[in-house]
Amino acid sequence: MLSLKKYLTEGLLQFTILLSLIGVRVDVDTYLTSQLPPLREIILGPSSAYTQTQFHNLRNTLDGYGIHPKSIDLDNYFTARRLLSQVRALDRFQVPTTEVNAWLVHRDPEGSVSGSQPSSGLTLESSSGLQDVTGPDNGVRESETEQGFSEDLEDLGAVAPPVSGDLTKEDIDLIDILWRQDIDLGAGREIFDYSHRQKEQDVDKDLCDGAEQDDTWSGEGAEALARNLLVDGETGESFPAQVPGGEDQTALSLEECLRLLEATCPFGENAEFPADISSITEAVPSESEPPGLQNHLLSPLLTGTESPFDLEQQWQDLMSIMEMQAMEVNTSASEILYSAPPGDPLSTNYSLAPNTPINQNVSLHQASLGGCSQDFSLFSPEVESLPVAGGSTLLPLVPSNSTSLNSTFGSTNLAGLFFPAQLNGSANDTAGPELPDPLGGLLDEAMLDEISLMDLAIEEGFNPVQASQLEEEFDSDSGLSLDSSHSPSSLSSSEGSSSSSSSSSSSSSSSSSSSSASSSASSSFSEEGAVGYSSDSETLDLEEAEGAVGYQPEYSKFCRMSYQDPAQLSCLPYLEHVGHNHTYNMAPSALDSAELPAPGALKKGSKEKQADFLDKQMSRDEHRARAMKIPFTNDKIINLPVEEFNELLSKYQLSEAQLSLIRDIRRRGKNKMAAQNCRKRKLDTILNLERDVEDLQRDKARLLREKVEFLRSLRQMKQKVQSLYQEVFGRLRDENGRPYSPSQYALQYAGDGSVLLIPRTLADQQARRQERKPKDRRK
DNA sequence: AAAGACTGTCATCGC
DNA sequence: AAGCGATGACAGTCT
Repeated sequence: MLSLKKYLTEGLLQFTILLSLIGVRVDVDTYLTSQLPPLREIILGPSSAYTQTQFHNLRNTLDGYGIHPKSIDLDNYFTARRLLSQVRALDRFQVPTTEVNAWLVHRDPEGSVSGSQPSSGLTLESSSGLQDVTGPDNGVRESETEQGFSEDLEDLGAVAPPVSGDLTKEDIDLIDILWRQDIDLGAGREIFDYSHRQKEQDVDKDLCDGAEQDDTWSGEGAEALARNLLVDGETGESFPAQVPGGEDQTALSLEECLRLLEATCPFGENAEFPADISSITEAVPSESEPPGLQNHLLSPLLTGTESPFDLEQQWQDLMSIMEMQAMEVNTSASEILYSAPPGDPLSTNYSLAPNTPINQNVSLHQASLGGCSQDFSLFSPEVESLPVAGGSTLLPLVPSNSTSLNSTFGSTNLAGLFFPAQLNGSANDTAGPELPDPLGGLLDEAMLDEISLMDLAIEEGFNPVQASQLEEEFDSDSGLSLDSSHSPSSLSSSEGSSSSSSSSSSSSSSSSSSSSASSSASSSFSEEGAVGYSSDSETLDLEEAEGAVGYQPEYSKFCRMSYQDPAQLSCLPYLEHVGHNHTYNMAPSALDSAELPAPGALKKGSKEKQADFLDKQMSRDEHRARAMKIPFTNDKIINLPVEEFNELLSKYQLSEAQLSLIRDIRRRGKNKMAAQNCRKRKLDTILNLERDVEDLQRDKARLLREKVEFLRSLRQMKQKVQSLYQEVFGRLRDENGRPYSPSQYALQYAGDGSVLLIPRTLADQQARRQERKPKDRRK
């Protein structure tokens, strides 16, 4: 790969340089972009890495500042202007040509092809180099360019390492990441093309002399510009990989992202728009570090991979957040669309980027918007009129920083662009009022929605948010189902279905199913009870000593809670059988572990205390059973099937009193479970009824809201019809050219859509007939 | 100490 | 008819 890359780049570059120097435009990018994507990556990636700054300078073309602050060469500016016209003639996609030329120029020193550039070589100053080559005037100002360039290099203290040709894999990966970031955000690499920046810079050219521009681009002016660029980045740009400063830049980009999020700006691309790396590198050292340290700042670009990855990660997170907010953001997006300057190169470039995947999640609107606005973005004088220093085209995208938010947005394309957004967005209500006239229809609907919600809020005490939430619930038609799904009845029904098979009682299912309105609940409860108290296998072992099923008080508490909130019970199905039976004793083993004091404390008379405790824990029936010396446990008495129970009784010779007690115990035990189930069922029924009431109330609210909406729309339609009627009627003239009297004539709408002018009397008669017809039908 | 919740029990009904 | 579940009512217990 590297060898191929080197071969291609060097050969193509040299060839292109030659061609460009003789004025032949070589659009290498077309080959790179469309035909040979891998090739393009091979070349573009490394080439970008070659000139790290250049890559960002290309990005700078986006933000409207055009030339790198360090680019003192004003001739480049003029050249750029010529190039701009050339580019315009060749359509926007010619931009990449400029880009290619740029690094060609920079390669010159190394390749010793042109020698126009200082030996500093590959440089960060792609922009200047670019201009050098592209314009026929290059030679005229070449000296200036060289000076400026050298100065820049000196200021920077170092410059991109000459070894840029031998990029490491990390470098390539880094560039690739950056590239992919741009792509993900819908911005093509063309976005960063230098020529775009130059377009905006042409404005300066028009306004300023070369000397002024010298000042502008060098010294404090350059720094100021660099700072502006930095700020520009804040408006919506993150330059993750470019960040020479590492954490500083990271923080900065994050801050930008946060601002974006706060502004609920869906334009993720904004944040992605590249800050001028050179500007960054310049601005940072200018403020905090001596020029000599710049090299350190730049080096990370070539070698550092962590921060870019981190930033990418952060960006992905942010973008995911923004995706989540996309719906809500649509509104603000539309606002931004309108506020954005027509010539925004950003949007233009988005659409321009060929084969550039659009990040649909972030905003399709943006991409489409860009496509629409691109037309003027390139040619609109507004773009060029933007001040270079303060009027970054990037800024307008961010409401907070925008200095040209009020720029007129006269694109009719926008309507078409905006429509989809309007239609697709579900939360566009607030965007409606912003719509221009062509969107009046939708606007009306949006306004109606909003108004209706407001009305609902007023009429029914709902706030719009609640109303919208309700609406969502209704729209999903999931209100009831959700309730049912969450309701304990449904949950218990599933339990019941599973447990019903294990039920020993064949009659229970039939009786329970018909017992109450919530059959599922009833069946479930009965089954739960059966399950809970029929766990013979579990409890028999424990019963051997004392008999009855043990229930821990703690569990009893749980179960009490379960009554109050069956959902909790469902969370603890294994506790289900541990009912709130404080009358039943715990099994001895359970007592030892759970309830009894520490073993050491039991040494003194522990047996007595334990016995007392067990006695207290025993139920009355257990006490009776113990008193009557019943030879088996109460649990068996209660839960054994009749046949087994009788078989058990037959095994022992029991007195009549004992048999009676055993039967009472069994009856009471079963009744207890039945009572528990009954109460559960009752509670579920109440809860279901409560939910049903809530659902009905929501339905009522929704219907009322819809009614309001319908009435409102009906009223508007009537008004429209009335106005049309008056307009049509007012234009009618009789043979003499006189208008018809409204008192004598009227317009009648025929069934076939035609409109007839008939005498008022006839119209009244027909109206009466139509009124009677419905009455007759009713009869 | 009182009120309410929880639970067990009884009586009754229906299957 | 016996057994069983469901349920209202009551009372005891707990919080």
